[in-house]
Amino acid sequence: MRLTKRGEYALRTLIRLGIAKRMEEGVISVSSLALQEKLPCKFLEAILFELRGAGYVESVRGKYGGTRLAKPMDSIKMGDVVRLIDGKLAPIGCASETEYEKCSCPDEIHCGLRMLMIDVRNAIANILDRYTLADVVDVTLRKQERDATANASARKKRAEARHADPADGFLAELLGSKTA
Amino acid sequence: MRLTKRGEYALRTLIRLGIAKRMEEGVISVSSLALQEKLPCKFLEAILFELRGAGYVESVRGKYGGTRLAKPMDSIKMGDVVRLIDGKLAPIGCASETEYEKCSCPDEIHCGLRMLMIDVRNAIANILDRYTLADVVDVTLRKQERDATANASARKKRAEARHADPADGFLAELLGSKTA
DNA sequence: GTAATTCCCACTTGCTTAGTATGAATATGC
DNA sequence: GCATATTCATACTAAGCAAGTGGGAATTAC
Repeated sequence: MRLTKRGEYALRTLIRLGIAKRMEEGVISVSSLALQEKLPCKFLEAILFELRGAGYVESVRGKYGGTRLAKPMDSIKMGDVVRLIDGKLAPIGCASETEYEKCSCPDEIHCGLRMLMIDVRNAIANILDRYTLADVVDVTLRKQERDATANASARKKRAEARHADPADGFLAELLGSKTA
Repeated sequence: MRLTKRGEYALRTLIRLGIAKRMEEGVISVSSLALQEKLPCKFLEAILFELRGAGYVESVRGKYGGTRLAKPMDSIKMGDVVRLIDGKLAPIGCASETEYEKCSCPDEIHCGLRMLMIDVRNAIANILDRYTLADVVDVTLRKQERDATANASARKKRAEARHADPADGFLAELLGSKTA
């Protein structure tokens, strides 16, 4: 049920580029990005190449060149990036909307597992296709700001609460509105 | 974001065994199971071995031997079976409740990707840890029965509706109650 | 021209998936 | 007791994929 490193790095880098855009920075070189996000440089290069092919980022060649986002953050759905890099969201082929494939099961129409997995895929898509890069960038920035102004003990407490689980999700809570 | 064949086959086989139990059949041999579910026999054998080790099934050796469920269906959470065969539910380690592992990201506390992925993992767990094998078996049986009695056109219509998406999920709709 | 940078493809290394093969142990029916 | 059906247990394999490395050509700034 996992996201590959490739996918993880792609998303982290897009978020980083999104923050840069908010800060009105210009292009960033692969080596800087790799350093900031602690990623292997050449591997990141390959990932950026792919993101560029799909039109998510654009780059400036030559000295002082680098990469920046190529489209508005709120038009980049997290789900689509995952689909590009790691393939379908559904756990199994017969539950996928975008990349359906038949399975070996004798009676797909009445397959309970398939129904369960369709529910899972919808739950995943409901999050990843609802939130855009802009949302994730906002949440990151907002949380940083919050913790910077909060007093030390409150910050510590929140940092330790790895198990917090707001009914509607972390992002919904931190973003406030977007409850679809 | 995917379930391995191993995991898929394990779940399908458990469902099959669950249906057998409802029908008050006895043990079923690996070869019958493989035939019915159209799975490679020796591979299934290995999977059953693992399920047996975890106490989900038990087996009778020798001629006319076979496998059956070893515990009440409503005590088998789908999520736990997936965790056994395929590992954690969370897409990335730093978002896992049961198998947390640190990631390379420079500031985990404020990582927007991590928050997003925690939401995803909770959405997945909210389904897989809510429904038990008993639920999935029920849904399968109920849907079969429904379609058997419904008239042909209605059945056809439902069968073609691959994109149906009840707000609360397929299973919740078919089971009626269990809306947590 | 030189240094910094992206572009692009080839390659490697180890791990994982999806099996297969083989044989021992166990039970049944004749 | 012997043939047969079955599980138990281990070892093996072939292919693919994940994660990353390397090297060089093209481009641009100074």
